[in-house]
Amino acid sequence: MLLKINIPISEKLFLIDPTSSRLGKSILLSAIELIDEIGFEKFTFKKLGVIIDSPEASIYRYFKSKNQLLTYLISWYWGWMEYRLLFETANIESAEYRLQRAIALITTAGDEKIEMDGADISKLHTIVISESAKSFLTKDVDKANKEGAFYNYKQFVAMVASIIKEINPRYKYPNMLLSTIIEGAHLQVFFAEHLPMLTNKQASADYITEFYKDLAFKSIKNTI
Amino acid sequence: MLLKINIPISEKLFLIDPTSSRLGKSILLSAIELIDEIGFEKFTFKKLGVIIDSPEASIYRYFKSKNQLLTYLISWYWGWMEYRLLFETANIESAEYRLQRAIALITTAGDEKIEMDGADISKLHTIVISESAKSFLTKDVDKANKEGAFYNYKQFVAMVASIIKEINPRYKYPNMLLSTIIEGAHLQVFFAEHLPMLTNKQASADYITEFYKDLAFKSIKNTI
DNA sequence: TTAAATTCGATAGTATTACTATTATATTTG
DNA sequence: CAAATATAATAGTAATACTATCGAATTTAA
Repeated sequence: MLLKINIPISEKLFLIDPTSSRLGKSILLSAIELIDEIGFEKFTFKKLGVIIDSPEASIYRYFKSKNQLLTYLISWYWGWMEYRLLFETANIESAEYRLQRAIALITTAGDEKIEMDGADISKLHTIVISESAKSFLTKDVDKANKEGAFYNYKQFVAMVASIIKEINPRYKYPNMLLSTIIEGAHLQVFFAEHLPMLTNKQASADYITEFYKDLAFKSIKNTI
Repeated sequence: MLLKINIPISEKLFLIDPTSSRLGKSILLSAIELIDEIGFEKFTFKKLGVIIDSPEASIYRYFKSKNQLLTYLISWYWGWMEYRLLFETANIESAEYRLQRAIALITTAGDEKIEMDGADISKLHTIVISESAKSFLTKDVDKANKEGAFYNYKQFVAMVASIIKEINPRYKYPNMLLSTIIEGAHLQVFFAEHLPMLTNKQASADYITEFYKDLAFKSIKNTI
């Protein structure tokens, strides 16, 4: 996960680089498992310490708070998504088709059973769906932003936005459309499971993908 | 606020009805002020107690947790929005025009300086933008849902969805479109202030309204 | 109208959480 | 191999979220 492809993470998102030691790596891997299992609210360094058989103070040497650890994991996720996007859109001429691939990637990233160095990507995806809003909807958002917490997310949005600009250079809202699609797609997955009246679940597995593809292309094609 | 128009709140969202006593009402009013000021993470019953000059245990007699209090406030907000929607769409023949009004209501609800019995609605709107995702993105969402925590929100979505069904009875995604618009519009306000690279802020004040109106009508008109 | 029942708010707690200061133990380096 | 450095463990603390209990005030019912 953290070695084979090198995903850049801001140095301000950790105290000691967790990829640089055995303990650091087991913190990351077990944190994904535990947050996925019990949710970020109930997640504590003490509980994580029991699982990896280290005292909580050792974890504090790597991350100064559980919020910083969550931010690290989400930043890693978007770095990984950027990497996936490059692969998914490589060697494809048509900007339209590249955008379709990008939206499909956003809406189905959790479906695949991918493991990188023991980290379960689909569990990380679940964490991103349920917890990522909490990482930016805080009073500390400006400070976190300065520390590069959302760099990889913004980078991903910028990359897909540039595809939209290729399709329609006059379209004024590429970033707005994308953040709407990304956050919307994540919420629909959650709603389908827990609050079905807030979505319209369909028989076909890819209805979320189809909905947001349709939304994107209709919005882009005819300029407001 | 809590008397003049009677907004129905599930009985499971409080221990003692806060509208039934002086203390209860001051809990609600001061909670809006304090959560808006310091954010929900740093909000505690102890701090609220200092402001209203009552011990925290007295607040616990009304709400069993600070989460329950937040859920109450958000539920009240959506009850109020339902009331506003009825007013905004009353006596208007055209379903298209009613939908336009509904979207404008969603995207501009925080702009007006309305006070109801001392409660600042625009501060409540800010709270809904920053904190409402936290009220449902938890492991307890199913329990909260059973207790009617999201009843008013779902009701609001259902009401606007029925307008969409009037415009195009064959449209398959009215609820999905609406939750996308509502949560999206809230996020864009937040992004414009804190993470501008995730949106496309424009000179005109109503660009968010225009964007989502355009998105809605394009999506509804041509069925997928 | 007065005793019983109930509501209400205050006091004084507890377990847990998030985090830190300090010390002990490896590991690396010159 | 000794000094410097990195790493981890111990033992804390302040604050948080919440509870059990008690006395006073209010309401209800005979």
